[in-house]
Amino acid sequence: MLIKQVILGLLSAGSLTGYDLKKRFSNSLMLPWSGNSNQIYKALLELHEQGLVTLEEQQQANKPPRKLYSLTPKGHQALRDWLQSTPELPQFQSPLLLQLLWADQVERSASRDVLDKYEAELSEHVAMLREYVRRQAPSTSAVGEHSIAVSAMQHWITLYEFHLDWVRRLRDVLSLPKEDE
Amino acid sequence: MLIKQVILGLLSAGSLTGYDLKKRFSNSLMLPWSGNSNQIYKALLELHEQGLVTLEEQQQANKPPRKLYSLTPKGHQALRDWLQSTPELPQFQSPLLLQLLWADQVERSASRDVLDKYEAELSEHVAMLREYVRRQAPSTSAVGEHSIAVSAMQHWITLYEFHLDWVRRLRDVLSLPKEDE
DNA sequence: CTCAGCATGTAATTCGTTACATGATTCA
DNA sequence: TGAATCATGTAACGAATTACATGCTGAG
Repeated sequence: MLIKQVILGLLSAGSLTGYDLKKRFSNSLMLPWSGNSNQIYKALLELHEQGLVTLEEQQQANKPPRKLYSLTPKGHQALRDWLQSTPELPQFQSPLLLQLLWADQVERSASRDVLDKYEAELSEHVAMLREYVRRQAPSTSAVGEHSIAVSAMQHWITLYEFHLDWVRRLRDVLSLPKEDE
Repeated sequence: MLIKQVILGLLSAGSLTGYDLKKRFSNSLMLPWSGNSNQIYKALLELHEQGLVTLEEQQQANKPPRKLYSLTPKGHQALRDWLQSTPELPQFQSPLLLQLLWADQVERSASRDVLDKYEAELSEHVAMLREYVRRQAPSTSAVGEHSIAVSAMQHWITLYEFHLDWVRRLRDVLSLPKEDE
């Protein structure tokens, strides 16, 4: 469960509540979790049992008590251990690529239509990503801003841009009057 | 459940048993499923209930009966419907990129070591992928060999190669005597 | 007065994995 | 004799999602 490690990472920059974490997850485009409370509160419970985080319960009149979580030294060490472990290989999942494996089952024009719509959605998404890093680049608030981290984010976006380029090229090819086959 | 659609795709080239499908999934590097029987036999049951596939039970002495599944016209139509639907956006999941977001928590040398090992594993994987398409390119057996499908597979590999390039560059940068910071 | 936000959680469901169960055959 | 392949499945578990439940506050 990588989400626990990521929570440790987020807490390394300062104490947060479950609710804060939830927002971080749903706002961040890099973190591949939806920010659903089930997982987060469960993970926090387990991290607490393992002694990797402490919680400070802040009673406030007529409100549910805020539970502010902080890293323990043990938690900080667990984070560093993770950061020094060899990560799994990346997974590039693309429903589009799957679909194209059987593209010969439909008309070329149908495939072109699919690519048209896909390209539109994708380019919007990429624009969002670019905007996201642009806004975040100067500030240090959300996630680390070490030069390696910046490079990682840039690379991640570039992967999307690269994919978009390929979609555009393929779409253009399909729009030409066909000479082959 | 995209796996059902993919099963329809695989069956479109010819009838297969659950066991055949299982092998296709575990052998194929493009299909993001492990090929576990649980999912496959369950999916086949459901496809049968939906009338998208038929099964021909072949009794054989002292063996479990082979169940050969084939597409119905309805199943073929369901496949074409899927192929013409707009796919979800791709997901690039990389544990490495996540780790690098907090790279400032550890020594640069530690990050370099991580990248060293990662690069080794990744380059081996990429070599495997290249070999995989090379072996598969001339034959038509496994998955469609339409020019679009070929381009899709090529692109998929190129994504990995692109990622590998980036890892190498970053690793080299980290191996230099540091002047900044 | 309603809706968004704060803040905690639970429940139901889906999707996916590994491991297990059974039993024959073939090849080293 | 023992491992791999054929061929069907079940069980246990883990990871992730959406929807639900509760209740207060502040802004429009």
